[in-house]
Amino acid sequence: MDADFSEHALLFKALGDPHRLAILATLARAKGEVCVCDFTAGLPLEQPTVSHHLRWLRETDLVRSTRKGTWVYYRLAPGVMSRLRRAVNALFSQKALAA
Amino acid sequence: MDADFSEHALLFKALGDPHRLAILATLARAKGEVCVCDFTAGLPLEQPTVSHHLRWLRETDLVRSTRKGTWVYYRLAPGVMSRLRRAVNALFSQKALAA
DNA sequence: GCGCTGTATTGACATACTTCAATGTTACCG
DNA sequence: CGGTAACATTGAAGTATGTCAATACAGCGC
Repeated sequence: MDADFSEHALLFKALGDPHRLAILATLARAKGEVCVCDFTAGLPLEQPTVSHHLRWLRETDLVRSTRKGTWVYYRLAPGVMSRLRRAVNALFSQKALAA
Repeated sequence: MDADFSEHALLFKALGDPHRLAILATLARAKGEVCVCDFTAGLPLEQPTVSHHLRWLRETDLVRSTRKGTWVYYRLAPGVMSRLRRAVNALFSQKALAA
């Protein structure tokens, strides 16, 4: 049962904060790019905290960012949805016992 | 964007540990009940730590337990899989902006 | 009842996470 | 350049999490 779930755990951990979920949901709904300023405006958090969460999401490759002049725009990383689905499926369909 | 994702976040947080994922995967694979002793045997953790993780999963209603004499058996809670799928879908298909 | 086995809970400790204020960095505009 | 605006990073504080040793609890067998 010692199959290595560290990768999946990191992914789920990234989803384990309501504000990060709100960011992801906003990006999904926007179907495009969203400015950081929109997040800082829409969340009850200071700008550095928002930046911190965005970094989490970037480092899990759940989002990508692009600088356009002074502004930075975020969007969902490609394949995020299927990546999540696969993670969930892995839980319930694969071998769970040690090698 | 202030839709409340606290519930979903708690769910994902419960999945945010590799050992808890291993427990869930084992339960899924077992298609039935698994004794706590199997977890303590299969995981590189002391018994109290295993018990701690099982409590997490119980309190998120991801698993259910039954006592049979001295032993306690765990199984997946009904509908766990669809519950997870719904949580993922909620992220990508619902409104994310404030009420 | 006594002792033993299997689980759960408590207490303690180290690490990680969330958050903010302060400070850096990057890019635009006179 | 100098100043300002948008983000990022750093530092610090409080809380949560993961882990184990010690202890408590529950049910069995004698």
